[in-house]
Amino acid sequence: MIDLKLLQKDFDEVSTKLSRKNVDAKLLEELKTKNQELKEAKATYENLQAAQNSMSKEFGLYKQQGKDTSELKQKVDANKIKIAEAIEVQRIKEDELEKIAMAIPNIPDEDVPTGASEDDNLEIKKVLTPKEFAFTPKEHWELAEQNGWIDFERGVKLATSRFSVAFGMGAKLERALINFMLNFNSKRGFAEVSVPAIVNRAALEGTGQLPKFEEDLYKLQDQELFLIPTAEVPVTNLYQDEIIPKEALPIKMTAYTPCFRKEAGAAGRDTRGMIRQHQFHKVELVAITTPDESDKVFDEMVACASDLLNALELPHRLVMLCSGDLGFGAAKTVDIEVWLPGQNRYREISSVSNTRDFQARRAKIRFKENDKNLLVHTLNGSSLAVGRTLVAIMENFQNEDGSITIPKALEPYLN
RNA sequence: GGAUAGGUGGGUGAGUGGCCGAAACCACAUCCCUGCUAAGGAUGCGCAUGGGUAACUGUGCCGAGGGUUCAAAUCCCUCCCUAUCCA
Repeated sequence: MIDLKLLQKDFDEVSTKLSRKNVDAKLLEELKTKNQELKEAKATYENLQAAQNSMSKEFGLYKQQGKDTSELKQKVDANKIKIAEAIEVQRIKEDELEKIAMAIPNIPDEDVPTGASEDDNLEIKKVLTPKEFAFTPKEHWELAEQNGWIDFERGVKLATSRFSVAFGMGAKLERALINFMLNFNSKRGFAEVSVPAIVNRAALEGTGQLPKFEEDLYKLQDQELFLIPTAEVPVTNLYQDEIIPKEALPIKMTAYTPCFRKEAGAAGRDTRGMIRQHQFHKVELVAITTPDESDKVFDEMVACASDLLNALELPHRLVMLCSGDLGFGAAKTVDIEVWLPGQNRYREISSVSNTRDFQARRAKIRFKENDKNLLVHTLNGSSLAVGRTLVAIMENFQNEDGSITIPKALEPYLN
């Protein structure tokens, strides 16, 4: 959630910044008005309640002293009616405010380039040079089927479209990649955690998936529980509603989880292959830091994911997302795109975001400094999406006969 | 699924209608004393939010939501969660 005090104080500034993310200024204006109205409604209620409280105290005294309370009772009863009205007004204002506020995205950082879509994203650098093939490289689905690694039909049989099954070396490689990534991240100071793949509404509100993106989530029937779309949700919310001692920061974690996405808006995109599945494996990085340190940790996370690709000898590039392509909760995002020779283009394999205090405000994650409770910064990034890494390995390490060489880094994990 | 006991501040835990945002202890912070692998003493110490330069002060919060009452941590109802026992 954005800082409403800041909005109230520096409306024009916040409005300008958010306009880069295509937020309508009218909506912000409305938010500001509602916020002001709520404040007034609260003051009204609180004054009435204060009167009620003091009258109640008086009432007790009267009783004790055996005085007549009938006159006081009348006053108190009349006040009660006003209080009920005031509460109702306040409640309505609160609901209205929350509805708008929870749907406002995070403010982008200064250094985020302005732009409308992914076409305006800024390439930061390319890492490793794609190798030249003496033949026309195949796309991964062809290689996956030819090697018997992935079976797309049987995935559909078991569930529905966008599900697949990994067999043999395909399955082994998935497992090897998960272990390899977790170990790599551990060595970089990210402590391993294993978390539930089902979370409640509060967790999803904390990290910003709800209330706005419910249609993208798998929800359990008859329960207010959801399958996680990313480990970012359970791992970040580990510290929900906590005040963390400053010495404990930064907290850096890594977790492997399956991820589940309905891909509601993605009809027709990447229908072939395993780029966009409803269920996929991902190793995630999450960090909770003081505001001072979040930029530093952000760079560490980007470097971690990039180095992981280096270790796997996969050419990739770093891209800074422009304002229009930035996710809901992110103030800044660097995507890492891996080279796919079969598709002859770079595709996203990791996305590292700094949400600043946006999630912290929603999830109430704070730290104590000089006796003051301040909001932490939260960051998250994939390192990496396992399925897409497998895709990248297949396409980059393919031989002319369709066989696939295993990257050296994974050999210890396959014996 | 059934039964029972519970859910209180960072932790343990007291508190059955007003003097309770809440004893005591632990932890923590500052200070004092002492002088060396640690003890003693004093003071402070929940969260959120509004007002105020500040001192201070209003409101809400004792699992969640309702209800009774002038007044609820305390009584009533519903739900959630935890522990133990039974199926």
